[in-house]
Amino acid sequence: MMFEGNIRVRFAPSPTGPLHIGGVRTALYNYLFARKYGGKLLLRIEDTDTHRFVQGAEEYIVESFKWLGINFDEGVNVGGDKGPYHQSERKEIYKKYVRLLLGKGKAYIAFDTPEELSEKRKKFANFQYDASTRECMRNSLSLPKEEAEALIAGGQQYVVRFKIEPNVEIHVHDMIRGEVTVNSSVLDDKVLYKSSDQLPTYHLANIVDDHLMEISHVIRGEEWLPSAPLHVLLYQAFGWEDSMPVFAHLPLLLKPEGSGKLSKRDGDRLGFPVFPLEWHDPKTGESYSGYREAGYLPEAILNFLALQGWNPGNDQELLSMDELVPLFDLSHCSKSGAKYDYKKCLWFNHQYIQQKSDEDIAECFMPVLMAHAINVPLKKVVTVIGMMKGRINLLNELWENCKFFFVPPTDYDKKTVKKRWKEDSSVRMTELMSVLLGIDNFSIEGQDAAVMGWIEKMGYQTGDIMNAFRLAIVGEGKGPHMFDITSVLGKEETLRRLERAVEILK
RNA sequence: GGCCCGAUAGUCUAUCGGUUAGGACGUAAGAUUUUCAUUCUUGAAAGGGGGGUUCGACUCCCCCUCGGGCUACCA
Repeated sequence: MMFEGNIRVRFAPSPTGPLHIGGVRTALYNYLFARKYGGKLLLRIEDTDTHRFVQGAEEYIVESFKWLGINFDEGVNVGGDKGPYHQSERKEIYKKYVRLLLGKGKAYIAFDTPEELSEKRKKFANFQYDASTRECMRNSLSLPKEEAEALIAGGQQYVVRFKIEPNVEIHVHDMIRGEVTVNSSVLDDKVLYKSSDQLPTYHLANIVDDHLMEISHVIRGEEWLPSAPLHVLLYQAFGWEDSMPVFAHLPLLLKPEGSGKLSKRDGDRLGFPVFPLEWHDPKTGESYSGYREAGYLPEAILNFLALQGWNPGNDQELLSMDELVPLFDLSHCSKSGAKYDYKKCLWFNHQYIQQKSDEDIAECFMPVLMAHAINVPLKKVVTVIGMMKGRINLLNELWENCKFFFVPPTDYDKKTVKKRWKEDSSVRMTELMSVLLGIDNFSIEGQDAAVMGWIEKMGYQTGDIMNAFRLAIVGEGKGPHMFDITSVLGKEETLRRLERAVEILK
């Protein structure tokens, strides 16, 4: 694929809530695309809807990308010479372009109130504000010039609508879907600007900014496909068709079960996060879990997300960011929506945990131990991680899975007791205690030699001894090799736990 | 309802007219193991239906069906 000029792409969220995982994927594809072609990725905040603005949402978005490692070259928090990057700070720019459209006769002023409009929609099933109806509405096209001017002068609130010529075939070229054709008659005269807050709506602001910020490719979710023809018309109305960006509409992330697109409530209902970071909604007080807090690694999420809707064309699935960049290609994006495969995301996380060093994971685990009032040297934690990381999918599973290394069992799992603690177990464990007591070198090898030698000499069943031993030390029937555990515990603690088990289980 | 987009196993997907339709997750069985996991091996599992085009269609075209999106002074 060939591109002339500079590649400039953007991610342009609206600060109406936390960043959705689907948004993360869109940002990732933009990021990969920009990196591959040596282009720039910008972050623009589309805050033209003052009613839906949510405090803290923008900070959340910025922090999420920081955690994920998706860096922007330009935009909010980064700067650049095409700013400002908050649409709310670009009011005057939009006003200028609204006037331009009005002057060209490509837009008009409408006075109909929201109430009047909803009344119309209620009355006429398929009411649409367009060429066929605008003459019957209250606007600068239907009203006498003096009356319209008087209304504006009188402070009457109004909106500016895009004047769409009916029955024109509009062609949208999409890098993923090919050519999409729509007849202009199905489009309505979209509101471009409202006098109430002197702010444009998404459509106007988006086109003006993409043009002014010299965006070369618009890579966004499929939910925007229906408005793409409108956007093409807008570029034409401004006379910018020659520099119009290339579009690429990504398939949507769907609910794992049921129907519809993945929504914010699906995650916690099914047991996975839909947001990168934990989020507390300041308006409703509701909380939503986040990938970071749930123990996911950013690399795993990114690798997983890259493959939900795109593939490298071969069987490789474990791909680092550095491998992803040269491989990424919009033509390998799928066209159909993907049911969110959260179990596979868990598998990716498991893979990435294995790749991470024991030291790095131990560092992350130290605060958890601290929280449980456990103070042990890092070196010991590193050893434990080495034994345990293969057994977890999430960093958060660490504590539950290896707490027995740090705290003795408080009780013994009933099922395991029934199955593993035999008639003679307490006698055998008492014998084992004296065997253990006599070991000078309490290493894995030292214990193995002494204990296995004793088992063989006495003619015991290895399983009988070791399973009861495990129950006494761990409290249940799980965990790594016994001597791995006891070598970390040390002789003293091992004997203490055996003694207590014999005492309680008899 | 209208408009647009899509359709390979339960899920994510490969194939770009000729393959025993490949991989991964999940799942089943087996192996390893002192337990539980991990790991390894093996298995089951797919082209929605109907018409065309063609020597030959999963692949190209049409219809149906199904899935998804949009349809605000939201983005």
